[in-house]
Amino acid sequence: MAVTIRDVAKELNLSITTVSRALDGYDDVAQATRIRVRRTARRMGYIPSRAARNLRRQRADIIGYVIPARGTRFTDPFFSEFIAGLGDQAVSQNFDLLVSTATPDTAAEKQVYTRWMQSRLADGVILSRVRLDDWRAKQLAKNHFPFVMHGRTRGEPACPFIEIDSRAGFARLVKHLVERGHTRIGYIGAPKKFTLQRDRFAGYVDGLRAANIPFDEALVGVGDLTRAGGYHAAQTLLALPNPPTAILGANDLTADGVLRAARERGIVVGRELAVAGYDGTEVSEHTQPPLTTLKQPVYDTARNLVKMLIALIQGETLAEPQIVLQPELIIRESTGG
Amino acid sequence: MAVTIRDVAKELNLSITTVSRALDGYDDVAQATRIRVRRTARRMGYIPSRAARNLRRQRADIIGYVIPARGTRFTDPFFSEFIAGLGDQAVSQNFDLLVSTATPDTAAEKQVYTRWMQSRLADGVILSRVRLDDWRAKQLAKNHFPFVMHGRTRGEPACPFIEIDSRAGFARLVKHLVERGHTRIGYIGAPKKFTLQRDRFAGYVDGLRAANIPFDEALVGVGDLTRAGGYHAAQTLLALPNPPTAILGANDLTADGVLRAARERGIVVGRELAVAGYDGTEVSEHTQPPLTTLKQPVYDTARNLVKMLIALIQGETLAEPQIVLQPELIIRESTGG
DNA sequence: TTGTAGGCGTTATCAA
DNA sequence: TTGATAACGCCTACAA
Repeated sequence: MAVTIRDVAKELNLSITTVSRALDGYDDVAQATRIRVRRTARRMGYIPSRAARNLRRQRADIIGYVIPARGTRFTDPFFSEFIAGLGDQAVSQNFDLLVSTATPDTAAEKQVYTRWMQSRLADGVILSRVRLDDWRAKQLAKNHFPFVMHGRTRGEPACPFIEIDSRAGFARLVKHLVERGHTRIGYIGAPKKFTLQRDRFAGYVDGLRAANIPFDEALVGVGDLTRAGGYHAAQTLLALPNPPTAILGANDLTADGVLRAARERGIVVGRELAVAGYDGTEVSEHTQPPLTTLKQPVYDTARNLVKMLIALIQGETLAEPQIVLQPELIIRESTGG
Repeated sequence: MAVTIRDVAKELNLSITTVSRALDGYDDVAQATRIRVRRTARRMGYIPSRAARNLRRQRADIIGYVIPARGTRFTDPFFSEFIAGLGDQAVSQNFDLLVSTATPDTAAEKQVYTRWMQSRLADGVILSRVRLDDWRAKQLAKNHFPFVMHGRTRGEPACPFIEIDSRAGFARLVKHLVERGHTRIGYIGAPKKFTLQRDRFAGYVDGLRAANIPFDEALVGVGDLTRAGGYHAAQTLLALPNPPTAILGANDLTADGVLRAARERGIVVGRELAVAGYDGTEVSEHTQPPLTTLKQPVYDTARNLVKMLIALIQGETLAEPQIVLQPELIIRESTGG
């Protein structure tokens, strides 16, 4: 059995009250006592029991994050960086991070959130890959359960989020390609239900309009934010009688799939075809050729989301509950260097 | 406030004892009562408080995993798959997964494990990237804290683990290259402290010996299991007056770094230089050219580790506490196809 | 078959 | 400045 606060109190001939208060740094404990208590506690290796503390304080000091995975892995390095940020910030505020994986909009996903929320295993959760109509936001808001989102949803306008303005980003990306002389620019997106698809597609259309390029539905493909999705959609676009000379992917993985499709057809990317992605993950650095992309500050955003969430958990009101950041355009060889 | 077992009991005019036992399926509760209780509990949305249950049972039903990260991300997709496996198995056994990131052998790493262990936030942990002399294994064993390892350590011979026999794997990889006519075969490893380095390097040497190829220290480089590490080490090897015609990386990322170094020197991998990795992560599928590699069953291993760990937590004795599996050689274009 | 009561280890209220 | 005591919500011997 681990050493409890009782043991420490007994050892010192003090009450557990005094020990507790001394350790928590209350100022109504004599300086000398505090020091004595602290030293003894450390010597005895006393660490408060989380279970007891949680029960008493009705708080777990735990936040949860469900990774949108499909099957046996989550392929997007975006999540690696995101998780690192969540974990680091949580730890720095004496919280811990609970993680699970679930395929979006499945019973399994619902179960995870429900369990965490109802049993109060977690004090709050972070949502990513937000959907336009996101049952998670509705459900959590209804139960007054603290949460923050990476990206916004349509249904719950008052919820805190950090959004990267990918609409403006994609418009800028199109502008970049137009400046390189492209007029037939394709786009491979994601399923419609995701907010990111609405925004990035809108940005693509904005960009075309700004350059007076007519929108051509044939140049729009649907992916699923994976390499495979990008690959298949690109095969179709590249097989067109009059194929695009540039293709934008909704994220870096999609764009990497485009690269592969191009390679298989013997198309030299950077010269014969321009390709660009979104996210600025390390994938974009290591493709052949390296990808032009819109970089979003994944790690810092994750940290800030946790900061916001913990503030909410502690009952504070956020000074800035809804934050919009601009992605950074990084030009690499895949669009001509 | 959430609905407690008290509320359910009051609603039914029963004691909390009966409600508790009915919900837990004890057989000394009248059939009719059980049904009544269950229905009411569900209707009222009762979910037991984790904090209370944990305190009472002295168990959290949580396992922990620390991702070996450096800086703001963990780059190896190995971990994505590993975490997915851990999470899935944990959930299927009604456990949850706590995750943190820490750079190996730092104060931060020590702190995470200590906190989880001492405060009993977690009931057990999973170790990966095991070191030859691993303070974690020592510490955990000393405190009788349940843990399982992916790979073995030198110090604690009785600890449960699942190991992939990468030594035999690398010997097979060398044999494969020898059969393709290679005699100058290089190896780019990892820091010595990792068990995997001892094994993979030994396998490399085994393979050379089996083929009667003299060991040449000049062909051995040191990486750090990242692309950058592989890249830098490969630059040195490829700049030798008599460079290797084949290079093995200690993992897929290292090998991908080699590919980049080769590309920069205008060397065609698959024809002029053979390259192979280890892990069989998706990285190996998407490099240019695709990588020959030794595939280990990451997802299934993670699941099995969790099974073992939970058995340990429940006080069971493992039928097979130390498991050794063989990796599968996957031949792709990077060694000639 | 059901109920009473004690305790898991804290924190917090109140009194001394 | 310190101490006695009451919860927090659940589980489980033991009694009825």
